[in-house]
Amino acid sequence: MNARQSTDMEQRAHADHHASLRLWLRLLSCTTRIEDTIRQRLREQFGITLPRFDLMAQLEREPDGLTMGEVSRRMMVTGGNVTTIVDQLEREHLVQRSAVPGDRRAYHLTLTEAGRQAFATMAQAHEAWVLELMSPLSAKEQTQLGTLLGTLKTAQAPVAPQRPSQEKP
Amino acid sequence: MNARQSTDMEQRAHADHHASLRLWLRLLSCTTRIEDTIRQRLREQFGITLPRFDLMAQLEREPDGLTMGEVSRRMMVTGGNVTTIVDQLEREHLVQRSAVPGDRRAYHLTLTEAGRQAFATMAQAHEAWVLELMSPLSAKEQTQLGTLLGTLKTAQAPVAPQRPSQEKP
DNA sequence: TATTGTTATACTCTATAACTATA
DNA sequence: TATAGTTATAGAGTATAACAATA
Repeated sequence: MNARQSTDMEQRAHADHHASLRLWLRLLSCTTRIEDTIRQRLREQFGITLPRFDLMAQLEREPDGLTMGEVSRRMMVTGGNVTTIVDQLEREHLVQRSAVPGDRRAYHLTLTEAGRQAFATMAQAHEAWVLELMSPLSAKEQTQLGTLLGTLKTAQAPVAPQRPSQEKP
Repeated sequence: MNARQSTDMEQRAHADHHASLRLWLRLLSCTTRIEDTIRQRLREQFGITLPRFDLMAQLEREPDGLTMGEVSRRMMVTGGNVTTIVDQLEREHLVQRSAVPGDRRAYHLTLTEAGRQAFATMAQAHEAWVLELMSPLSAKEQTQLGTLLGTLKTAQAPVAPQRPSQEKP
């Protein structure tokens, strides 16, 4: 767990460093702390990892199913990794592969009934954790933060990242 | 989470619920995108990973050196992992272990001269990247963001990984 | 030939636990 | 006994590349 250790990455900022650098370290620190908490709780309480949870979240949004390639693109993970994750989830009967009528190379991935139920439970807990972890900010402050992040995001150069992330407005 | 007021409040809490979740996903998305960019550039341009860069940053702040245990605590990573990372960095002559006068069990870790130079170069590039990636926000907006993140951070319960060793401020 | 997905391999980071050598 | 650090092992996630089946 603890993918990117935040510790206090803010400590990395010396007095002589630029304000933007300090801001970035604070942004990273805050985010990592929340993410690690969620990751830890998902594992302790549900025995699931964040990528698996994310994959299930993708499927939950698309009741008709997604192909492996679609999942791969959405999660920004290479195909081989999707295979691995799906293999695990299928072994636990949370996800299933089913044939695609027009294309015998492809599969439709869907949540099983057990998967839907399990995800519903986890998603509920997940949202409660997020609410808890964001609660130091008032509703107004959260709106402000959202606006600032929107600016930061939309203006950002189109990089070629390699990590999952599921923004869905 | 004190949503036990009335129906009105509950509905509002429910709405905030999803707003907080969306906000969190946006926060995660923004941060991950920037981090991935930095990670990718560090690897492509300097052949170094983020944890190794972070470890060097820790040492750069402490010219007198740090013990393995100190680094472990600061980076919130278990001792065995620090050994692995330091082994790699030492193999590349960027970091060195030296004896601690009073305790023959411990080492002082310091940057080598080559390590200092390499880190200076990398840190400069790193900071430029951060400036670039944060630049969609004006100085004023960056200040606002810093304030909001400060509120978010200070009010948060510290995540306790595996080594609850207390750190020094 | 191109695409979909799998398999094989390797690397990094992580944790746990057993181990050594000091203290 | 306790502490500092190492070693050994395992697991997750990731990438790359070769491959099979199908288009």
